[in-house]
Amino acid sequence: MVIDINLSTLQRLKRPEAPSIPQPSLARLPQYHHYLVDLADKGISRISCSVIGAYLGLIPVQVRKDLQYTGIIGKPKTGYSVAELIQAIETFLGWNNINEAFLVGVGNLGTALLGHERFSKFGLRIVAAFDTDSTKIGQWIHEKAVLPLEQLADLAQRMSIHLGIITCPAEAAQAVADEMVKGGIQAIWNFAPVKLRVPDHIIVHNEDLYSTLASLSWKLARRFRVPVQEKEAV
Amino acid sequence: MVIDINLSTLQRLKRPEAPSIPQPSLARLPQYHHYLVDLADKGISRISCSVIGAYLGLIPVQVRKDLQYTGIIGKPKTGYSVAELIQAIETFLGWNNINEAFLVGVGNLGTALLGHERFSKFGLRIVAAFDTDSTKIGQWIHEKAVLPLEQLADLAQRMSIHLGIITCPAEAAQAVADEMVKGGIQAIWNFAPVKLRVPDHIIVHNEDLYSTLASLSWKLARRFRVPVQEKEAV
DNA sequence: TAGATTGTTAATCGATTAACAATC
DNA sequence: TAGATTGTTAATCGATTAACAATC
Repeated sequence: MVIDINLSTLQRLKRPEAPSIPQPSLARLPQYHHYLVDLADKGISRISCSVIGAYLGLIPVQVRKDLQYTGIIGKPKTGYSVAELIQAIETFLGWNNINEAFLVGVGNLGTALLGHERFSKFGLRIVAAFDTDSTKIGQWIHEKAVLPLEQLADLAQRMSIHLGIITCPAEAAQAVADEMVKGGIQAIWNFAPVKLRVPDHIIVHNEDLYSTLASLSWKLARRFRVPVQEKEAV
Repeated sequence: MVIDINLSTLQRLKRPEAPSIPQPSLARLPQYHHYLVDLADKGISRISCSVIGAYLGLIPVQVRKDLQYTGIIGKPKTGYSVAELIQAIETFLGWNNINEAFLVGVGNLGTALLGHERFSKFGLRIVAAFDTDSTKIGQWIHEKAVLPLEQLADLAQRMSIHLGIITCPAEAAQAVADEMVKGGIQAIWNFAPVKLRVPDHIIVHNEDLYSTLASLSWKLARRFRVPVQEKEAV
Protein backbone atom coordinates (compact mmCIF):
# COMPACT_ATOMS: atom_id res chain seq x y z
CA MET A 1 0.00 0.00 0.00
CA VAL A 2 1.37 3.37 -1.02
CA ILE A 3 0.54 6.42 1.03
CA ASP A 4 0.27 9.36 -1.30
CA ILE A 5 1.58 12.47 0.39
CA ASN A 6 2.79 15.21 -1.91
CA LEU A 7 4.91 18.19 -0.95
CA SER A 8 2.16 20.68 -0.30
CA THR A 9 0.26 18.23 1.89
CA LEU A 10 3.38 17.74 3.96
CA GLN A 11 3.89 21.43 4.32
CA ARG A 12 0.33 21.93 5.41
CA LEU A 13 0.70 19.19 7.98
CA LYS A 14 3.94 20.59 9.32
CA ARG A 15 2.72 24.16 9.64
CA PRO A 16 -1.06 24.19 9.75
CA GLU A 17 -1.17 27.97 10.14
CA ALA A 18 1.83 28.79 7.93
CA PRO A 19 5.15 30.03 9.32
CA SER A 20 4.38 33.05 11.36
CA ILE A 21 5.85 35.91 13.33
CA PRO A 22 4.18 38.20 15.86
CA GLN A 23 3.18 41.50 14.29
CA PRO A 24 5.25 43.54 16.82
CA SER A 25 8.37 41.55 15.99
CA LEU A 26 7.80 42.13 12.31
CA ALA A 27 7.50 45.87 12.91
CA ARG A 28 10.80 45.92 14.81
CA LEU A 29 12.81 44.18 12.11
CA PRO A 30 13.26 47.33 9.99
CA GLN A 31 14.61 49.13 13.05
CA TYR A 32 17.24 46.46 13.60
CA HIS A 33 18.00 46.60 9.91
CA HIS A 34 18.52 50.32 9.97
CA TYR A 35 20.89 50.14 12.92
CA LEU A 36 22.80 47.22 11.41
CA VAL A 37 23.36 49.04 8.14
CA ASP A 38 24.81 51.93 10.14
CA LEU A 39 27.14 49.50 11.88
CA ALA A 40 28.20 47.94 8.60
CA ASP A 41 28.98 51.42 7.25
CA LYS A 42 31.21 51.98 10.25
CA GLY A 43 33.02 48.75 9.49
CA ILE A 44 31.73 46.84 12.51
CA SER A 45 31.35 43.19 11.65
CA ARG A 46 29.98 41.49 14.77
CA ILE A 47 27.29 42.57 17.22
CA SER A 48 25.48 41.25 20.29
CA CYS A 49 21.83 41.42 21.26
CA SER A 50 22.54 43.57 24.28
CA VAL A 51 24.16 46.29 22.20
CA ILE A 52 21.34 46.32 19.66
CA GLY A 53 18.84 46.36 22.50
CA ALA A 54 20.58 49.20 24.31
CA TYR A 55 20.37 51.28 21.16
CA LEU A 56 16.69 50.66 20.55
CA GLY A 57 15.54 50.50 24.15
CA LEU A 58 14.76 46.79 24.15
CA ILE A 59 15.98 43.98 26.40
CA PRO A 60 18.45 41.52 24.88
CA VAL A 61 16.18 38.48 24.94
CA GLN A 62 13.53 40.28 22.94
CA VAL A 63 16.04 41.20 20.28
CA ARG A 64 17.24 37.60 20.21
CA LYS A 65 13.74 36.24 19.75
CA ASP A 66 12.93 38.71 17.01
CA LEU A 67 16.10 37.92 15.12
CA GLN A 68 15.49 34.20 15.41
CA TYR A 69 12.40 34.52 13.25
CA THR A 70 14.67 35.46 10.36
CA GLY A 71 16.51 32.16 10.77
CA ILE A 72 19.83 33.72 11.72
CA ILE A 73 22.16 31.75 13.96
CA GLY A 74 24.57 33.53 16.26
CA LYS A 75 27.67 32.39 18.01
CA PRO A 76 27.72 32.31 21.82
CA LYS A 77 30.26 34.78 23.17
CA THR A 78 30.80 36.63 19.88
CA GLY A 79 27.25 37.45 18.85
CA TYR A 80 26.02 37.75 15.28
CA SER A 81 27.68 38.66 12.03
CA VAL A 82 26.38 42.08 11.03
CA ALA A 83 26.51 41.23 7.33
CA GLU A 84 24.68 37.93 7.78
CA LEU A 85 22.08 39.59 9.94
CA ILE A 86 21.36 42.30 7.38
CA GLN A 87 21.12 39.63 4.72
CA ALA A 88 18.82 37.48 6.86
CA ILE A 89 16.43 40.36 7.58
CA GLU A 90 16.30 41.44 3.95
CA THR A 91 15.65 37.92 2.74
CA PHE A 92 13.06 37.30 5.41
CA LEU A 93 11.18 40.50 4.59
CA GLY A 94 11.40 39.85 0.88
CA TRP A 95 13.37 43.03 0.29
CA ASN A 96 15.57 41.26 -2.23
CA ASN A 97 12.70 40.90 -4.64
CA ILE A 98 11.35 44.27 -5.68
CA ASN A 99 7.59 44.76 -5.44
CA GLU A 100 6.34 47.00 -8.19
CA ALA A 101 3.52 49.27 -7.09
CA PHE A 102 0.93 51.68 -8.44
CA LEU A 103 0.14 54.83 -6.50
CA VAL A 104 -3.20 56.64 -6.71
CA GLY A 105 -3.64 60.27 -5.71
CA VAL A 106 -0.91 62.70 -6.68
CA GLY A 107 -1.38 65.31 -3.97
CA ASN A 108 1.40 66.43 -1.68
CA LEU A 109 1.54 63.12 0.12
CA GLY A 110 1.49 61.09 -3.09
CA THR A 111 4.21 63.28 -4.54
CA ALA A 112 6.29 62.83 -1.41
CA LEU A 113 6.10 59.05 -1.73
CA LEU A 114 6.82 59.14 -5.47
CA GLY A 115 10.00 61.05 -4.74
CA HIS A 116 11.19 58.75 -2.03
CA GLU A 117 14.11 57.04 -3.77
CA ARG A 118 15.10 55.12 -0.66
CA PHE A 119 12.10 52.81 -1.00
CA SER A 120 13.88 50.88 -3.73
CA LYS A 121 16.35 49.66 -1.12
CA PHE A 122 13.44 48.18 0.76
CA GLY A 123 11.84 46.15 -1.96
CA LEU A 124 9.46 48.79 -3.26
CA ARG A 125 9.39 50.51 -6.64
CA ILE A 126 6.49 52.74 -7.54
CA VAL A 127 6.24 52.39 -11.30
CA ALA A 128 3.33 54.67 -12.13
CA ALA A 129 0.90 57.13 -10.58
CA PHE A 130 -2.80 57.64 -11.22
CA ASP A 131 -5.23 60.48 -10.63
CA THR A 132 -8.61 61.71 -11.81
CA ASP A 133 -7.55 65.36 -12.04
CA SER A 134 -7.10 66.13 -15.74
CA THR A 135 -4.57 68.88 -14.97
CA LYS A 136 -2.33 66.28 -13.36
CA ILE A 137 -2.79 63.48 -15.88
CA GLY A 138 0.00 63.43 -18.45
CA GLN A 139 2.52 65.04 -16.13
CA TRP A 140 5.70 63.31 -15.06
CA ILE A 141 6.45 63.46 -11.34
CA HIS A 142 9.82 62.22 -10.14
CA GLU A 143 10.19 60.37 -13.45
CA LYS A 144 6.85 58.61 -13.09
CA ALA A 145 3.94 59.15 -15.45
CA VAL A 146 0.59 60.28 -14.05
CA LEU A 147 -2.12 58.28 -15.81
CA PRO A 148 -5.91 58.40 -15.72
CA LEU A 149 -7.42 56.19 -13.03
CA GLU A 150 -9.51 54.31 -15.62
CA GLN A 151 -6.36 52.66 -16.95
CA LEU A 152 -5.29 51.26 -13.58
CA ALA A 153 -7.09 47.91 -13.54
CA ASP A 154 -6.08 46.98 -17.06
CA LEU A 155 -2.46 48.03 -16.64
CA ALA A 156 -2.13 46.34 -13.24
CA GLN A 157 -3.25 43.11 -14.81
CA ARG A 158 -0.97 43.35 -17.82
CA MET A 159 2.05 44.37 -15.74
CA SER A 160 1.31 41.91 -12.89
CA ILE A 161 1.38 44.65 -10.28
CA HIS A 162 0.71 43.26 -6.81
CA LEU A 163 0.81 46.33 -4.62
CA GLY A 164 -1.33 49.47 -4.60
CA ILE A 165 -0.74 52.65 -2.61
CA ILE A 166 -3.72 54.90 -1.86
CA THR A 167 -2.93 58.55 -1.19
CA CYS A 168 -6.15 60.08 -2.47
CA PRO A 169 -8.81 61.86 -0.39
CA ALA A 170 -10.90 59.69 1.94
CA GLU A 171 -14.04 60.02 -0.19
CA ALA A 172 -12.40 58.48 -3.24
CA ALA A 173 -10.46 55.74 -1.46
CA GLN A 174 -13.07 52.97 -1.61
CA ALA A 175 -13.60 53.39 -5.35
CA VAL A 176 -9.84 53.32 -5.88
CA ALA A 177 -9.53 50.16 -3.80
CA ASP A 178 -12.25 48.54 -5.93
CA GLU A 179 -10.30 49.33 -9.10
CA MET A 180 -7.16 47.88 -7.58
CA VAL A 181 -8.92 44.65 -6.67
CA LYS A 182 -10.34 44.49 -10.18
CA GLY A 183 -6.79 44.78 -11.52
CA GLY A 184 -5.66 41.81 -9.45
CA ILE A 185 -3.69 43.78 -6.90
CA GLN A 186 -2.97 41.65 -3.80
CA ALA A 187 -1.96 44.20 -1.19
CA ILE A 188 -2.99 47.78 -0.45
CA TRP A 189 -1.07 50.38 1.52
CA ASN A 190 -3.79 52.79 2.51
CA PHE A 191 -3.04 56.34 3.64
CA ALA A 192 -6.67 57.50 3.49
CA PRO A 193 -8.48 57.56 6.83
CA VAL A 194 -11.18 55.08 5.82
CA LYS A 195 -11.91 51.46 6.55
CA LEU A 196 -11.68 49.80 3.13
CA ARG A 197 -14.04 46.97 2.15
CA VAL A 198 -12.12 44.43 0.13
CA PRO A 199 -12.26 40.65 -0.40
CA ASP A 200 -10.72 38.57 2.39
CA HIS A 201 -7.63 37.56 0.47
CA ILE A 202 -6.49 41.16 -0.06
CA ILE A 203 -3.84 42.37 2.40
CA VAL A 204 -4.58 45.88 3.65
CA HIS A 205 -2.34 47.99 5.84
CA ASN A 206 -3.52 51.37 7.01
CA GLU A 207 -1.16 54.21 7.73
CA ASP A 208 -3.46 55.89 10.17
CA LEU A 209 -2.22 59.35 11.16
CA TYR A 210 -5.27 59.94 13.31
CA SER A 211 -4.44 57.02 15.59
CA THR A 212 -1.04 58.49 16.27
CA LEU A 213 -2.52 61.94 16.69
CA ALA A 214 -5.03 60.55 19.19
CA SER A 215 -2.27 59.04 21.32
CA LEU A 216 -0.30 62.24 21.24
CA SER A 217 -3.15 64.50 22.15
CA TRP A 218 -4.42 62.19 24.87
CA LYS A 219 -0.99 62.11 26.47
CA LEU A 220 -0.52 65.85 26.15
CA ALA A 221 -3.99 66.56 27.52
CA ARG A 222 -3.36 64.25 30.43
CA ARG A 223 -0.02 65.80 31.17
CA PHE A 224 -1.47 69.28 31.50
CA ARG A 225 -4.50 68.02 33.39
CA VAL A 226 -3.07 65.79 36.10
CA PRO A 227 -0.87 66.84 39.04
CA VAL A 228 2.79 67.32 38.21
CA GLN A 229 3.97 64.65 40.65
CA GLU A 230 2.33 61.86 38.72
CA LYS A 231 4.44 59.61 36.58
CA GLU A 232 3.92 59.02 32.93
CA ALA A 233 2.51 55.59 32.16
CA VAL A 234 1.50 53.82 28.93
CA MET B 1 -3.58 64.37 65.60
CA VAL B 2 -4.20 65.69 62.13
CA ILE B 3 -3.34 63.59 59.15
CA ASP B 4 -2.19 65.87 56.41
CA ILE B 5 -3.32 64.56 53.06
CA ASN B 6 -3.58 67.07 50.27
CA LEU B 7 -5.32 66.61 46.95
CA SER B 8 -2.38 65.46 44.92
CA THR B 9 -1.37 62.91 47.53
CA LEU B 10 -4.86 61.50 47.43
CA GLN B 11 -4.81 61.32 43.67
CA ARG B 12 -1.50 59.55 43.71
CA LEU B 13 -2.81 57.05 46.21
CA LYS B 14 -5.95 56.40 44.24
CA ARG B 15 -4.25 55.90 40.91
CA PRO B 16 -0.62 55.02 41.48
CA GLU B 17 0.05 54.66 37.76
CA ALA B 18 -2.32 57.39 36.59
CA PRO B 19 -5.58 56.67 34.75
CA SER B 20 -4.70 54.58 31.80
CA ILE B 21 -5.96 52.95 28.63
CA PRO B 22 -4.37 50.20 26.55
CA GLN B 23 -2.53 51.58 23.57
CA PRO B 24 -4.59 49.51 21.06
CA SER B 25 -7.83 50.90 22.49
CA LEU B 26 -6.49 54.42 22.20
CA ALA B 27 -5.62 53.81 18.57
CA ARG B 28 -9.14 52.57 17.83
CA LEU B 29 -10.92 55.58 19.29
CA PRO B 30 -10.37 57.78 16.21
CA GLN B 31 -11.91 55.05 14.06
CA TYR B 32 -15.04 54.99 16.18
CA HIS B 33 -15.06 58.76 16.08
CA HIS B 34 -14.88 58.83 12.33
CA TYR B 35 -17.76 56.39 11.94
CA LEU B 36 -19.87 58.20 14.54
CA VAL B 37 -19.45 61.53 12.80
CA ASP B 38 -20.69 59.89 9.62
CA LEU B 39 -23.72 58.57 11.51
CA ALA B 40 -24.44 61.99 12.99
CA ASP B 41 -24.27 63.50 9.50
CA LYS B 42 -26.88 60.98 8.40
CA GLY B 43 -29.11 62.04 11.28
CA ILE B 44 -28.74 58.80 13.25
CA SER B 45 -28.90 59.55 16.95
CA ARG B 46 -28.46 56.20 18.71
CA ILE B 47 -26.11 53.29 18.02
CA SER B 48 -25.19 49.91 19.51
CA CYS B 49 -21.79 48.28 19.95
CA SER B 50 -22.66 45.47 17.57
CA VAL B 51 -23.34 47.86 14.71
CA ILE B 52 -20.13 49.82 15.31
CA GLY B 53 -18.24 46.55 15.58
CA ALA B 54 -19.71 45.12 12.40
CA TYR B 55 -18.56 48.21 10.53
CA LEU B 56 -15.00 48.10 11.83
CA GLY B 57 -14.59 44.34 12.02
CA LEU B 58 -14.52 44.15 15.82
CA ILE B 59 -16.61 42.13 18.25
CA PRO B 60 -19.19 44.07 20.29
CA VAL B 61 -17.59 43.54 23.68
CA GLN B 62 -14.33 45.02 22.50
CA VAL B 63 -16.08 48.13 21.25
CA ARG B 64 -17.89 48.40 24.58
CA LYS B 65 -14.67 48.14 26.56
CA ASP B 66 -12.93 50.71 24.41
CA LEU B 67 -15.78 53.16 24.71
CA GLN B 68 -15.95 52.71 28.47
CA TYR B 69 -12.52 54.26 28.81
CA THR B 70 -14.00 57.54 27.61
CA GLY B 71 -16.45 57.44 30.51
CA ILE B 72 -19.53 57.15 28.31
CA ILE B 73 -22.58 55.37 29.75
CA GLY B 74 -25.00 53.59 27.45
CA LYS B 75 -28.55 52.46 27.94
CA PRO B 76 -29.29 48.72 27.80
CA LYS B 77 -31.51 47.91 24.88
CA THR B 78 -31.10 51.27 23.11
CA GLY B 79 -27.33 51.61 23.00
CA TYR B 80 -25.42 54.89 23.08
CA SER B 81 -26.27 58.42 22.05
CA VAL B 82 -24.21 59.20 18.98
CA ALA B 83 -23.80 62.84 19.96
CA GLU B 84 -22.73 62.00 23.51
CA LEU B 85 -20.31 59.41 22.23
CA ILE B 86 -18.65 61.82 19.83
CA GLN B 87 -18.42 64.36 22.61
CA ALA B 88 -17.00 61.78 25.04
CA ILE B 89 -14.29 60.67 22.61
CA GLU B 90 -13.29 64.23 21.75
CA THR B 91 -13.09 65.24 25.37
CA PHE B 92 -11.20 62.12 26.31
CA LEU B 93 -8.64 62.62 23.56
CA GLY B 94 -8.30 66.30 24.32
CA TRP B 95 -9.50 67.28 20.86
CA ASN B 96 -11.50 70.15 22.34
CA ASN B 97 -8.35 71.97 23.31
CA ILE B 98 -6.24 72.80 20.29
CA ASN B 99 -2.57 71.85 20.47
CA GLU B 100 -0.45 74.34 18.61
CA ALA B 101 2.47 72.76 16.84
CA PHE B 102 5.68 73.62 15.01
CA LEU B 103 6.68 71.60 11.98
CA VAL B 104 10.27 71.19 10.81
CA GLY B 105 11.17 70.17 7.28
CA VAL B 106 9.17 71.65 4.44
CA GLY B 107 9.62 68.94 1.85
CA ASN B 108 6.73 67.20 0.13
CA LEU B 109 5.63 65.44 3.29
CA GLY B 110 5.89 68.55 5.44
CA THR B 111 3.94 70.52 2.86
CA ALA B 112 1.28 67.82 2.78
CA LEU B 113 0.83 68.06 6.53
CA LEU B 114 0.83 71.86 6.50
CA GLY B 115 -2.02 71.79 4.01
CA HIS B 116 -4.08 69.30 5.94
CA GLU B 117 -6.90 71.54 7.16
CA ARG B 118 -8.77 68.66 8.73
CA PHE B 119 -6.25 68.41 11.56
CA SER B 120 -7.83 71.41 13.25
CA LYS B 121 -10.93 69.30 13.89
CA PHE B 122 -8.71 66.89 15.78
CA GLY B 123 -7.04 69.23 18.18
CA LEU B 124 -4.03 70.10 16.07
CA ARG B 125 -3.02 73.41 14.56
CA ILE B 126 0.34 73.78 12.91
CA VAL B 127 1.21 77.43 13.47
CA ALA B 128 4.59 77.73 11.80
CA ALA B 129 7.10 75.76 9.77
CA PHE B 130 10.89 75.71 9.94
CA ASP B 131 13.65 74.73 7.59
CA THR B 132 17.35 75.23 7.02
CA ASP B 133 17.06 75.69 3.26
CA SER B 134 17.44 79.41 2.57
CA THR B 135 15.36 79.17 -0.60
CA LYS B 136 12.42 77.98 1.46
CA ILE B 137 12.80 80.34 4.41
CA GLY B 138 10.59 83.37 4.06
CA GLN B 139 8.02 81.58 1.93
CA TRP B 140 4.43 81.10 3.02
CA ILE B 141 3.06 77.59 2.56
CA HIS B 142 -0.64 77.04 3.11
CA GLU B 143 -0.74 80.34 5.02
CA LYS B 144 2.09 79.34 7.32
CA ALA B 145 5.42 81.14 7.42
CA VAL B 146 8.60 79.16 6.87
CA LEU B 147 11.17 80.36 9.39
CA PRO B 148 14.85 79.56 9.97
CA LEU B 149 15.41 76.63 12.29
CA GLU B 150 17.55 78.75 14.63
CA GLN B 151 14.45 80.62 15.73
CA LEU B 152 12.53 77.51 16.77
CA ALA B 153 13.64 77.10 20.38
CA ASP B 154 13.14 80.74 21.27
CA LEU B 155 9.75 81.00 19.56
CA ALA B 156 8.50 77.72 21.02
CA GLN B 157 9.28 79.00 24.47
CA ARG B 158 7.66 82.40 23.96
CA MET B 159 4.55 80.93 22.32
CA SER B 160 4.31 77.96 24.73
CA ILE B 161 4.28 75.44 21.92
CA HIS B 162 4.05 71.90 23.25
CA LEU B 163 4.11 69.80 20.11
CA GLY B 164 6.75 69.41 17.42
CA ILE B 165 6.43 67.60 14.11
CA ILE B 166 9.57 66.32 12.41
CA THR B 167 9.38 65.84 8.64
CA CYS B 168 12.99 66.52 7.78
CA PRO B 169 15.51 63.98 6.43
CA ALA B 170 16.70 61.29 8.83
CA GLU B 171 20.19 62.78 9.16
CA ALA B 172 18.87 66.07 10.52
CA ALA B 173 16.16 64.67 12.80
CA GLN B 174 18.19 64.30 15.99
CA ALA B 175 19.45 67.88 15.82
CA VAL B 176 15.91 69.11 15.24
CA ALA B 177 14.64 67.10 18.21
CA ASP B 178 17.36 68.65 20.36
CA GLU B 179 16.20 72.12 19.38
CA MET B 180 12.62 71.21 20.18
CA VAL B 181 13.55 69.96 23.62
CA LYS B 182 15.54 73.14 24.18
CA GLY B 183 12.42 75.13 23.32
CA GLY B 184 10.39 73.28 25.94
CA ILE B 185 8.39 71.16 23.54
CA GLN B 186 6.74 68.23 25.36
CA ALA B 187 5.77 65.88 22.56
CA ILE B 188 7.29 65.00 19.21
CA TRP B 189 5.57 63.45 16.21
CA ASN B 190 8.47 61.98 14.31
CA PHE B 191 8.19 61.04 10.62
CA ALA B 192 11.92 60.53 10.15
CA PRO B 193 13.08 56.91 10.28
CA VAL B 194 15.42 57.37 13.25
CA LYS B 195 15.31 56.48 16.90
CA LEU B 196 15.40 59.87 18.64
CA ARG B 197 17.34 60.36 21.88
CA VAL B 198 15.36 62.69 24.12
CA PRO B 199 14.91 63.14 27.88
CA ASP B 200 12.52 60.67 29.53
CA HIS B 201 9.70 63.12 30.02
CA ILE B 202 9.36 63.90 26.31
CA ILE B 203 6.59 62.00 24.53
CA VAL B 204 7.74 60.65 21.16
CA HIS B 205 5.56 58.94 18.59
CA ASN B 206 7.11 57.61 15.43
CA GLU B 207 5.22 57.35 12.20
CA ASP B 208 7.31 54.55 10.85
CA LEU B 209 6.60 53.85 7.19
CA TYR B 210 9.26 51.17 7.07
CA SER B 211 7.49 49.07 9.68
CA THR B 212 4.36 49.03 7.57
CA LEU B 213 6.35 48.38 4.45
CA ALA B 214 8.08 45.46 6.16
CA SER B 215 4.74 43.86 7.03
CA LEU B 216 3.45 44.33 3.53
CA SER B 217 6.48 42.94 1.79
CA TRP B 218 6.76 40.01 4.16
CA LYS B 219 3.16 39.05 3.54
CA LEU B 220 3.46 39.50 -0.20
CA ALA B 221 6.70 37.52 -0.32
CA ARG B 222 5.13 34.74 1.69
CA ARG B 223 2.07 34.65 -0.48
CA PHE B 224 4.07 34.12 -3.61
CA ARG B 225 6.45 31.69 -1.93
CA VAL B 226 4.16 29.27 -0.08
CA PRO B 227 1.75 26.77 -1.63
CA VAL B 228 -1.57 28.22 -2.74
CA GLN B 229 -3.60 25.99 -0.42
CA GLU B 230 -2.22 27.58 2.71
CA LYS B 231 -4.33 30.01 4.61
CA GLU B 232 -3.31 33.56 5.46
CA ALA B 233 -2.41 34.01 9.12
CA VAL B 234 -1.26 37.02 11.17
C1' DT C 1 38.96 26.89 32.19
C1' DA C 2 35.82 30.77 33.15
C1' DG C 3 32.85 33.93 31.38
C1' DA C 4 30.11 35.92 27.94
C1' DT C 5 26.58 35.29 24.92
C1' DT C 6 23.24 32.53 22.37
C1' DG C 7 19.23 29.35 22.44
C1' DT C 8 15.12 27.56 24.70
C1' DT C 9 11.66 26.51 27.99
C1' DA C 10 8.67 28.33 31.63
C1' DA C 11 6.41 32.23 34.02
C1' DT C 12 4.34 36.60 33.72
C1' DC C 13 1.76 40.22 31.99
C1' DG C 14 -1.60 42.64 29.29
C1' DA C 15 -5.21 42.60 25.86
C1' DT C 16 -8.90 40.10 23.99
C1' DT C 17 -12.75 37.25 24.33
C1' DA C 18 -16.30 34.52 26.76
C1' DA C 19 -19.78 34.12 30.15
C1' DC C 20 -23.14 36.04 32.66
C1' DA C 21 -25.53 39.50 35.50
C1' DA C 22 -27.95 44.00 35.39
C1' DT C 23 -31.15 47.05 33.25
C1' DC C 24 -34.14 49.34 30.26
C1' DT D 1 -43.06 40.74 30.58
C1' DA D 2 -39.50 39.22 27.35
C1' DG D 3 -35.73 40.39 24.86
C1' DA D 4 -32.05 43.24 23.53
C1' DT D 5 -28.20 45.51 24.94
C1' DT D 6 -25.04 47.35 28.37
C1' DG D 7 -21.77 46.45 32.23
C1' DT D 8 -18.56 43.43 34.62
C1' DT D 9 -16.01 39.52 36.08
C1' DA D 10 -13.45 35.41 34.66
C1' DA D 11 -11.01 32.69 31.12
C1' DT D 12 -8.12 32.65 27.23
C1' DC D 13 -4.63 33.92 24.23
C1' DG D 14 -0.44 35.96 22.61
C1' DA D 15 3.66 38.65 23.48
C1' DT D 16 7.09 39.74 26.71
C1' DT D 17 10.19 38.66 30.20
C1' DA D 18 12.66 35.58 33.41
C1' DA D 19 15.33 31.59 34.28
C1' DC D 20 18.50 28.53 32.89
C1' DA D 21 20.94 25.34 29.81
C1' DA D 22 24.17 25.08 25.85
C1' DT D 23 28.24 26.62 23.58
C1' DC D 24 32.11 29.02 22.03
